[in-house]
Amino acid sequence: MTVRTRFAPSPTGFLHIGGARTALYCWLEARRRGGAFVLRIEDTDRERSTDAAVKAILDAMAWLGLNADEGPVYQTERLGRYKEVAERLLAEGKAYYAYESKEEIEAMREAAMAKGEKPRYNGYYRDRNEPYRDDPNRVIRFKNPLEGAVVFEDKVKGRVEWANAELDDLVIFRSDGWPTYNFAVVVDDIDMGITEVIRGDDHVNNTPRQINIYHALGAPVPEFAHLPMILDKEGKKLSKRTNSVSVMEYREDGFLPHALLNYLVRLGWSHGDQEIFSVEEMIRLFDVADVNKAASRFDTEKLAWLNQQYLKSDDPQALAPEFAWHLARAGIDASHGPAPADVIVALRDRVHTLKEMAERAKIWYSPIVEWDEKAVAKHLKNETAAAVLGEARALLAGCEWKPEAIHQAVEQIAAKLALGMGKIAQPLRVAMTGTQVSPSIDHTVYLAGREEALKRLDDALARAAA
RNA sequence: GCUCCCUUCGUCUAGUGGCCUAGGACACCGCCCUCUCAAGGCGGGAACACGAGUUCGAGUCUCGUAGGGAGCGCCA
Repeated sequence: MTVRTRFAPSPTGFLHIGGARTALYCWLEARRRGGAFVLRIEDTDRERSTDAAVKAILDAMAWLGLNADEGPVYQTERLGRYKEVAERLLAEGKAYYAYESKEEIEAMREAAMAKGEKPRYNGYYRDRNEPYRDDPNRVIRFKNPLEGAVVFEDKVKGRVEWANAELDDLVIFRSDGWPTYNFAVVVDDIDMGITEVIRGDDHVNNTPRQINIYHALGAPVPEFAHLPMILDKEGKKLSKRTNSVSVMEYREDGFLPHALLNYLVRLGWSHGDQEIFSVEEMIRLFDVADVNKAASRFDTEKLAWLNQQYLKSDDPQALAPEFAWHLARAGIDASHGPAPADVIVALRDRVHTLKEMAERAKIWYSPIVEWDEKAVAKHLKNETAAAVLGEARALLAGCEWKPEAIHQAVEQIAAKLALGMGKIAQPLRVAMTGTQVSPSIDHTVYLAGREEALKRLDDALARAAA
């Protein structure tokens, strides 16, 4: 049987980092085993689901490159099917109508808690066989087995055993006419032929109930893999108040999609000592059965390191479109000035994110607006600066406009004036950027463009003399 | 409260009874390289939650304790 996995977010917000990892693992598992990855939108909560959220999730998945083989299928379009299955359960005596109000249920729960028991429904209507009545409180409840235990072999957690006595008769159809989560997932996963349910471990507790529904429906039970949570740096639950949790926020912060994927795949999973995984390698090596059981913390610094590794090793041309997106976001008009790919080459050893890179790239796309006075005093107003700048002006006016040629010119100046590189590069750097920090001097000059470089040299000469 | 789950350096992890004097990576510190900043190279400190057992031998198996997490909805 071919493997089929699914990612089933509920569209109540953007795609967050934990959801992205779940989607990645589902996707990888399907890819490696030549199966299908399907996307399902669990939008039966009519109060909280929005179209904007659906779009946000789809956009984030597209940016990450996690393309679905099928779907999205929307649960709201399958209402008829859920009703049909519920009717069947009713007809077979495996489900029943119950009429308690929400208040009565609440009271039941409190009473149970007071007795030190687990808050559960008492099964009042279970075997009562009362005639159907139209009642605003009418729900359909599933007849959970009273005895025995549910056992399943979780691919990450291992063997999990659950006494049926711990479970109550859950509502499968709400009084508003919509199915509940635990029922809809099972019906969908059966209809969609899902063989591997990979999801967050906040669902382990639901699994025994769902397995009982599979049994009641006479359907084969899929394999389960429950992934541990991702915590924040402090070991707390990720919250949008204190952390970046949305995938698209990571894009805005300048991270590359494959760097994020690489970080996520290593969070809770490993392959020996390997840290860097291309998407192809992930597909070949990842196995959800190797995922760790314990929760892990999200470490932005390691993500940043990984991001830089990709910045350094990727083809600058391939990075250029995403970088251009960041330039635009930083308010930079890149229609004039250096080619984005050239800027990437100059800056990729020096920044961790594309956002930072765009910030630093400003000096080549617009005139120097701010001069670091200390830099000017130290490197421009000294006895050799004017000579260096003058020589540079002369040589750069005529040399070939390539980093290598510029490098040669700088060396020529050093030789001619019998000065060390420090005495040459620093005044030039201040002239080009207004500061004493920039990439190597040849690239810094090169990226300014000949015309602009000469203009900045003249400005600096004027400042040196002032 | 009840049920289920988890526990190796600060963090991500390797480790499946002897190869562990516990390895790698991020972060941190030091040195080297150097036109600034980086990047890179080399080196350093840093962990098996605790307690019993099983065993010739335990990070690895069992039990207990402590700590953490999840669930107990007509949310998903």
